[in-house]
Formats: sequence, C-alpha cells, structure tokens
Amino acid sequence: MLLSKSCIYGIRAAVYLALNRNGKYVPVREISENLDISFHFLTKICRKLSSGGIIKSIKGAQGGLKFERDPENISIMEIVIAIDGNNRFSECLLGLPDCGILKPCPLHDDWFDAIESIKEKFNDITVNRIAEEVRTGNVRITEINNPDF
Amino acid sequence: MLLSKSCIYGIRAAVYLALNRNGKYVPVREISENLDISFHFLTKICRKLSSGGIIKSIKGAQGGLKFERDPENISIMEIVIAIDGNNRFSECLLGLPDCGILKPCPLHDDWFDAIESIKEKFNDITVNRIAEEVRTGNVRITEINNPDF
DNA sequence: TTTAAATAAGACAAAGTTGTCTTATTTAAA
DNA sequence: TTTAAATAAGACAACTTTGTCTTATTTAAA
Repeated sequence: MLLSKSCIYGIRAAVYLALNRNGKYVPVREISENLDISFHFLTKICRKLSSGGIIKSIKGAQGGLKFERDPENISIMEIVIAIDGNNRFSECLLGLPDCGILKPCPLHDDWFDAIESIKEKFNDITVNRIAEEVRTGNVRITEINNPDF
Repeated sequence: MLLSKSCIYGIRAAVYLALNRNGKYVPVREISENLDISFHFLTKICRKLSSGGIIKSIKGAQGGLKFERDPENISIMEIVIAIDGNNRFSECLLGLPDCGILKPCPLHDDWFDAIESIKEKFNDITVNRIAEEVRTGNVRITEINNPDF
C-alpha cells in the first residue's frame, strides 16, 4: 500500500466534505456513517487535517468540520502530507537510507520516474475536482457501490 | 512503502545470491551478515522463495541456498510475488474493493498508469542484471555504502 | 440555565508486521 | 559414528498501525 489507511480515509473524508456545499459544518459522525469509517478513528485523522491547516473544526452543537480554504485549491498531495507526512514519496523502494544521495539502489531511477509521475498527479488533482466527478457519478469513494458517493 | 520489508530483504538476498557465482550453496547466515538482515527473519523469507520455486535449499554442512533456475531468467516481479503475493500491484490506491470492475475510485486511472509502468519494469529487470550493476559498482544493496555490495 | 450535540485528548485493545529464540532435523566431514 | 553446520518449523516478543472507548470540554438551542 503506497498510502496508509489513515491517509485513504482522510482523502475520502475530504472529498465528502467538498460534496457538502451548503456552508454548514459537517459532523465527523455524519462522514463516518456515510463513508463507513470508524468514527473515533476518523476524528483522529481529521485532527491531523486540522493541524495541517486544511480543515477547521468547531465544537458543540451545530459544530463539525469545514474547509479552512477553498477546496478548489486543495490538492490530494496536501492531504497526504498532512496525514502521512512529508517523506511518503521520498523513501527508497528498497528501504536504503540516502539512496538518492549516496550510491543508489538498483531500482532508484525506475522508482524515481514512477513516483514523480504520481506526485505530479497528486499535486494537480484537487479535492473539488474529485468531488465533481463523484457528483456526476463517474467515480465512487465508498466501498459499496453507493449511488450517492 | 509499496513493498513490505520482507519483500525488500528477499530482493536484496536474491541479488546477493546471484553475485555468488561459484556454484556453491550459500548459507543464510552469510547473506544475513553481509546484508545486515536478521538471520532468523531472513530464513523465513527464504523459505517463501523456496516454496515459490525461485531458490532451492539444502540442509546440513555445506548446505545453504542456490537458485532453482538461472537468475538470468528470474525477474524482480517473481520475487515480489513469491513474498508479498499476487495482488500487491492490483490493490486500489484508495482501498476500494473491485475498483477496476465496479465504478472506479477517483484516482483509478492515474494509479493504474503508474503501477503499470512499475510492473513492466519489475517484469523486465532480472536478478542477474542487478547483480551485474552491483559488481560494476554502480548501485548498492546494503544500507551502508559498502564497497562490496 | 440546562441539555444535547459536537470535538479534543488520550488510554487501551486488536491486528499485522517485523524480529528473536528454541527445538528438531538433515547432511557432510572428521 | 560422532560432530558441527546448516535449514525447517513454529512459538513468542516487540513494534506499528488500526480501531475502540471513556472522559473532558465547548457550544447552540431549548
């Protein structure tokens, strides 16, 4: 798995949040139920998105989550970094330290190319763009083939 | 991490084995010491390579490991499959089941392209080719910048 | 002001992966 | 035939990730 499960959940939750355009704060409970993700686990993940400056949260009744910035300008990469940290994509495929700097591992160049193309895509694709695709029914973010998400 | 640590160790061990061209059986102990991999952990991994038909092992004095077939014809992919199983490369990036069959996840196409190119490379690159690169000193398979491997 | 709805924080459990150790078995060589 | 060198097998420990639960705190609305 290139991405951790936490990261996957975070991406799906962000897309869900972007689907909700009425300006209200969305409770984690609602997200967890609709996406079938463990509530408490998801709250922890969302705290990372909060401290990463991607979403903001408000406690209490009518509280919940909202984007800190326009999700039009939030890339998938930002979410990955907020949750899995900055070096998910800079690790050597064979786990060798300083692979790029010292003598490289045998798969360095091939892996570098592949990971660069993934990184480019993750930087380009915004949360909003994915939400739009979900809206038009082209893709899904739930495990079951749910007509809504 | 795209590959498990077991898988990484397996690849490195296979390359080490390919470096040893004198026809003798190589003890796991020697591999583990030279590559700085836990001996018992490595024996387990090598058992997977054995049951996967990649190497053969002989017990007792002068025993050890040897390739079952010419490492000229053993691809990295075969090693990955023997250790991490067959669907390491067919998992959905967002963990959705049947992503390719049912309505896909939002990153399906992008991920599919990237993973295809990695798969092609893994299928093309042989254990021997890597061993040759290690011999000529272009790449390394150890954590420290060891002049030998 | 009280209550219900919400996040925050962190302890804890479960599961998976990684790593260690012990015992049994096999084999070549002394 | 005995011994030392090797793998086989699997129990078990440590660590990491994932998931559950409880308590505290905050906030809007009744």
